[in-house]
Amino acid sequence: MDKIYYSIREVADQLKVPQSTLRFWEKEIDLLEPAKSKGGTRRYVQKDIDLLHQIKFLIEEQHLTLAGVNERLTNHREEDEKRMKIIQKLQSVRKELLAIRLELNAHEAFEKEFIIEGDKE
Amino acid sequence: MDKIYYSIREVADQLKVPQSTLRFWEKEIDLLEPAKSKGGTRRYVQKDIDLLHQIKFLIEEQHLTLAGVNERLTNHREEDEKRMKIIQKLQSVRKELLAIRLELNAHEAFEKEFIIEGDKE
DNA sequence: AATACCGTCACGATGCGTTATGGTGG
DNA sequence: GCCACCATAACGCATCGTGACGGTAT
Repeated sequence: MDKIYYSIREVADQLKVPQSTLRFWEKEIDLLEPAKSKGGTRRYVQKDIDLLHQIKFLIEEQHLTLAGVNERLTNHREEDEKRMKIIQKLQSVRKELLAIRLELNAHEAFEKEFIIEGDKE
Repeated sequence: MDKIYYSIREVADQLKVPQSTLRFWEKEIDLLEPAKSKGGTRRYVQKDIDLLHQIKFLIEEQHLTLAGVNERLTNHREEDEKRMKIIQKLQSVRKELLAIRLELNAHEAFEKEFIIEGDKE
């Protein structure tokens, strides 16, 4: 069930593509390089299979060319970093907000010392 | 300079693609349909030209197939709406923040009435 | 010994324009 | 009457796979 290595046949069946296509993609897509046995037989691990699913998705659903897949896979790190920066920025804003709220509460406490219940509820 | 209508020659020159390519894209990409004169001559407006720039970008930079361009253009509205929502959310947060700052200023003014210059500068 | 896999190469289907042609518009 | 444009169709080239082959691994 959760083996470590999968043969090209197993992977091809799972992805529903011919073995020849797997070999072809391997030539075209830089990041795709499954381990091989000493004799040259491919030994796919789960990570390879995940990558293949992603490749198939980019080709079929996103309509990217192979060049596009290649670029996307290698440049995706860049996009991820941008996204991370935005999130970090928002988090730092949130942190500041919390600090401000604290301060606000302090102010209110301060006022309470001086105001003798002026307003209605 | 800022004419209303542009001929296919002008547009082709601006985009640096042959006229035949413009005609071809027009067949393939649903959203691309420039107005035509009574006699059938294309009359591009700026909006068409903008769209063509976008199409060129998607093909050349993003490595999308024409099918991908088509889908992207028609489905982009969805992505745009998501982005809009995020922006609106952030704007509303900003608005609240401004309100809070106002309140904070009010508090400070209040405190000044009661504190007699305690701290150094 | 019998499969399953290997790399390579030839083939073929699409996709993506481009060119050619004969005709119409401005 | 001249040039730019038109639609259509044939063509060409590159991309993207596929299948077949003889040879090697398991």
